[in-house]
Amino acid sequence: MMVESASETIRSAPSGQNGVGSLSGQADGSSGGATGTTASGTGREVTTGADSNGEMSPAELLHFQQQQALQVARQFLLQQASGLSSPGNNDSKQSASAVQVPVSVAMMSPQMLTPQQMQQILSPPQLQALLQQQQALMLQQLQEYYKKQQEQLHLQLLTQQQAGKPQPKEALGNKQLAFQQQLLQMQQLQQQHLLNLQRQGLVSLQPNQASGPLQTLPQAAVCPTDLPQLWKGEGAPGQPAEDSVKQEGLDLTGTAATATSFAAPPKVSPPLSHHTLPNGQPTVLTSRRDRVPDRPPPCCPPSSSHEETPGSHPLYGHGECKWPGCETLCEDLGQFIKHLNTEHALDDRSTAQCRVQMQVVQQLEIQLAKESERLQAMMAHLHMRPSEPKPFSQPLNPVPGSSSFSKVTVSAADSFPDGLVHPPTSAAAPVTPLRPPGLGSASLHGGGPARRRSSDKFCSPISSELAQNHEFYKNADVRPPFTYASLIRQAILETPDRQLTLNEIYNWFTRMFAYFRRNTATWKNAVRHNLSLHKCFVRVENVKGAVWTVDEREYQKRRPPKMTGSPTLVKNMISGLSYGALNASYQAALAESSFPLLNSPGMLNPGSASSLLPLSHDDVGAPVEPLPSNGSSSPPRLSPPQYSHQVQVKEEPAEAEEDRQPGPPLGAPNPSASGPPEDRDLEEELPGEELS
DNA sequence: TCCGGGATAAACAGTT
DNA sequence: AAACTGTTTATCCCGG
Repeated sequence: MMVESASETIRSAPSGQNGVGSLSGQADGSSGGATGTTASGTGREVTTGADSNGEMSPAELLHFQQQQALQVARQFLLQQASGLSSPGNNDSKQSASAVQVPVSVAMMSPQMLTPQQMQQILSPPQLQALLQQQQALMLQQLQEYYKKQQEQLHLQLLTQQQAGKPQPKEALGNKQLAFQQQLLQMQQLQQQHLLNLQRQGLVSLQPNQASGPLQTLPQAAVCPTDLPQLWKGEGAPGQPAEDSVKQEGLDLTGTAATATSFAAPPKVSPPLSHHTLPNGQPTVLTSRRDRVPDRPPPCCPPSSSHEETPGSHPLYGHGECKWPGCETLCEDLGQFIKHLNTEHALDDRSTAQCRVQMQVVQQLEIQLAKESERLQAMMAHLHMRPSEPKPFSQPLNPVPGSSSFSKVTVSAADSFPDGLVHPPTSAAAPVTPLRPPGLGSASLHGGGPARRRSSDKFCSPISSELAQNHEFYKNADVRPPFTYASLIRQAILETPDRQLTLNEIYNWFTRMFAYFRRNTATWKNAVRHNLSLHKCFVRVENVKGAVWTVDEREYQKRRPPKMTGSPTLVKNMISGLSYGALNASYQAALAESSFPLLNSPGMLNPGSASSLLPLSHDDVGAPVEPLPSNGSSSPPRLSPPQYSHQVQVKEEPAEAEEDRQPGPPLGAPNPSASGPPEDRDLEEELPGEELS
């Protein structure tokens, strides 16, 4: 009956429109999700007016002002965040609405507070609330700004019209044309800004949410990977306005005398940021649609490889011309050269584009320098004081490497991985529109099998993650980033007597995860399959049936520890993992290296300690207390009597679990539900291990 | 490329 | 007989 009530719940929560049904449908396609790794939305503040031409075209000025507005908004958000923070209250459990920002955040300078950091620092509920605020604020700011600009323009136009009433019609027409062009410019800027925000994960791509001037933009048609098209004169049919804007821009460059200075700059700076990977690696304008979606290449600059191959041309690749804005197909190099000489000869337009490209490179270099600097600072910090987990562990964001699995999650993300900014698909649960950092896109999409599981690989603390994001998983139709095995184990360990019937396991799944309230056939089969498959799950016969228990030893044996401390950590860092992964790696590394901080409850604040601790021995692939080598004592299937720290088989197993489960009722599960059992876990289980 | 782990699907047998 | 439970096999995908 739990199932029924659960499904009721899901009905009430209008979960993803498309999420449903994709389940059995091997919705695997969602392989990607690196998106979660929203590019390091930083540096942009500084790079703003850096166009060092000395002179500033109107559009540049506009852009600069925009940047300023953005920065103001950012700072404002930061103030909001710090204002919301309640120092001293580090409870790992917060209601989804109460946003709490660690003190460390408040102490960061605005420039330092990147979205990634926010994601990394905040728990999903926090992020959710904060990002909603951010989104609203950003939009508000931008709208106000654009409104103002438009008003100014209108005013300007009016005064011009009034002043020059006797003006010949033609002149007026020209003015109007100029005005329209300016409007177009503004719209383009708006759009690009939206993209920026979107890319930063601050704004989700929900057309409905844009209001005012923003609504006029076909924003939904654009994704960051399409940005190179901003260069182009031709656009996809689905982007009419953008299309017109672009063509306008190109025409301008071709015709109007002031065109180059007028049209080019705004086209440059914004895309800039879009071509910068989270780790500061520029992908330059050669990045193509098909490459970006999944995850950012770990290290190698994507475009340089074929550019340097002998016999080819830096501007020629994938059979097409890579001149900015030109994707003319050329069968061979010769044809390309021909094309290059004819289409991109030395003329005003080409030189203008070249100048633009120079600026692009300049900006990218600046950005790269900044990111490198930051990376070094981070590494220096981590190396010098590796035992200072505060900035990472304080909010205890599980973040099982969103990006690394996703893809970003994600997610993730992750990221938020993959379209982090996906239009609300299955995560539509209004309560929790954002996915927890650990979720890759793979896990986001309903059917998306959690091919990218985080829990095990990156040793994410399932118990702490669950404790923290309990509400999230309960309400959001999001696939939890854990393996079935770890979930089953968690379910079993959460019960007082560490045993569950199959049906109780089912119920736990449906109770804890909205995702499992549908597609029962699929995951139930998987649960059974996992129970049977993994030796760590022991079936214990009972008078009235059978219950399942966990053989911790076997569970730990499942995956030999891979994380070997800082080298791996550093490697991960270098390879451009997101903060999430870094966080997980960092925690794991700390745990592995037996840092007392993470292993002694006293060293952590109560909130995070209770939830983090279990992990270290629990879900961290590297058992903090390596299970002794007496593996012989755990045969594949232990009969109840010989099972060491065995559970007493309960007398009345298969009853409705609500009866005996001290845990939370379905409606309002006690957040700490997973906490106490884990403590018990440590207290009871470990001695047992030592004894055996 | 291979291999291992995980997810999914499905077939099958035993039990309720 | 149907549903549930448990086991097993096959296949696919992904990451190392």
